[in-house]
This record gives sequence, C-alpha cells and structure tokens, in this order.
Amino acid sequence: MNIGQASEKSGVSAKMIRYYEQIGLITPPLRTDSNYRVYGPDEVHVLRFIKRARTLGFSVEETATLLGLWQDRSRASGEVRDIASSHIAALETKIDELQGMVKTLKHLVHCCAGDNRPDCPILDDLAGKPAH
Amino acid sequence: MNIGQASEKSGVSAKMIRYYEQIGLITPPLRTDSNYRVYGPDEVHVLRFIKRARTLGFSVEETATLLGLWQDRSRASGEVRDIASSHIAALETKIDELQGMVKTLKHLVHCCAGDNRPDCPILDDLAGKPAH
DNA sequence: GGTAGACCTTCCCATAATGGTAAGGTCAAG
DNA sequence: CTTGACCTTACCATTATGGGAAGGTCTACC
Repeated sequence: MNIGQASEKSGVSAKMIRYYEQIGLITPPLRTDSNYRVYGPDEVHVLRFIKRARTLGFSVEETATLLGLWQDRSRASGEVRDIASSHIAALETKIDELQGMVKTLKHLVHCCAGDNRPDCPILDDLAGKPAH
Repeated sequence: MNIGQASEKSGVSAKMIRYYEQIGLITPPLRTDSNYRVYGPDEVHVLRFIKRARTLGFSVEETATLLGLWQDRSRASGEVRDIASSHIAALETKIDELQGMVKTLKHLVHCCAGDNRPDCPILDDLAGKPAH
C-alpha cells in the first residue's frame, strides 16, 4: 500500500504521515526499490490510533505516550486513565475560558445598537471605559 | 515612559510590543537620543485595547480591524457588532467540539478500572475496537 | 570618576502542527 | 511511448509568543 492509500484509510494526510515518521512518532516503513513507502494494515491501524487521539485533542506528545502504552503489554491502565483525566481537566478549563469570553461578548453585542452611530459599547469596553 | 513601564501598565510584554510595532499593528513611537522607545498615556491606552481584545480571543488580525474601527470616528458600530457576533459563533463551535471530546473521554475514564490490568477501554477505543 | 546592575537595543532561533510548492523520479493505462 | 497520477525530498509559511546573545545606556552608590 502506498502512502496515498494509507492516508485515505487512516484519515491522516500524506504530509502528516511523513511528518510523524520524521519526528519519530511512527517507525519508518519499508520502501520499494523505487523508494516508495510501503504500508500494511498494522501501520494503518497505528495511524488510525493517532488520528483518533489527535481528534480527541491530545497533543502529538501525549499521543506518543498513549501509543507507547498501547504497544506496551505490561502497561498499567491507571496511567492511561490519569493522562485522560488531566486532559479532561485541561479541556474543561479551556471551555470555561471560552464561555467567559462568549458571555462578555454577548453582553456587549446585546448592548450594541448596531446602527450607524459611532457610539459602540463594544469598542468602549475594549478601550476600558466603564459600562454605561 | 520606557517600554518596560509601558509593558507593566498595559499588560503586554515588551517583546510583544516590539512585535506589534513590527507587524504594523501599532505605530512606531518616538525615540530618545539613545534610541529608547518612548511611550505616553495614549500609547498605553492603545496597548490596553489590544490586550483586552486578545484576552477576549480575537486574533491579532481581528484586533487590527477593531483598532481601526475604534480610531475611525466615522465608523459604523454595526460593523463592530458583526465582527463580535461571528467571533461568538466561532467560539461556540469551538466549545461544542471541546465538550464532545470531554464527553467521550469521561465515558472512557468511567469505564476504565484504573488498576494494573492491561485491559484499558481508553486504549481500546483509541485503537478503534468496538465498545464492550 | 568609576562600577554594578537594571534596563534598553537588534538579531536570530524555537515552538506546534499543518499546509504549500517546486523540482524531479515512477508507475499504469492507453 | 506519452500522459497523468502518484511518489520523493527540501524548503518556506503560518500564529503568537518566548528565549537568548551581544552590545549600548542609565542610575545609584562608593
């Protein structure tokens, strides 16, 4: 299987497959005589694992750890759970921050007349003026 | 006022003040004979505007637009409201995505025994195995 | 006057993860 | 044997931020 097919089957772009290989996240595959990378079902499986972890918001570095745990038969599942748990906490912090931004912005938009007058509470707020 | 004080008063690092100047977000300030940048209250005001916009999650490019609208006396506040509204929509999409991730991860953590057995539903899920 | 330490200057490099492009080799179908 | 789709490497760009080096300046104190 060429890199194009592996990409299609895994959902990881060819560009990223080469990148993951370069940074050592995946092991270099075999090559044909003409230097083409050759992938088998196992490699695609690994790529799909990576794709899924990335989609769930794990960084490449975290993904590398998870991949190591996946491939280590003597792993402790508690370790995996801890990684996932702290990841959840980080995501929730991020969500809270974003919700704070949305709340502020919604308040401002609600107060903004939206016509052509230059009195804009959004800009006033950004400029640090006290709310009217 | 030197860049250090301007940084302290605005909450924007000296490094970033120079960067904002370099990319044209702010106009170059006056210099002393010894080539030090000199800032006054107006400049700090602008920097605080920028800081606030960045904190609210606007990109530097969006911030530039807002800054332009702020400084343009003939601006239409509807334009500002539109920028804020589409920004809210983008934030809410992001929040939804993150919440989806949290939900999935929480489910997995809940199912994960967390002991030392190598049967880990989180890894199984990442690997694409059907849920038990 | 001299010196130490805190500040400033510019320039270069690094990050995380991804995309783009260019120049060239290869393969399969017609 | 040509055409087009694919592959290869190598380099550059992105966003916003920080780090560091090498050197100039200013202030406070002796």
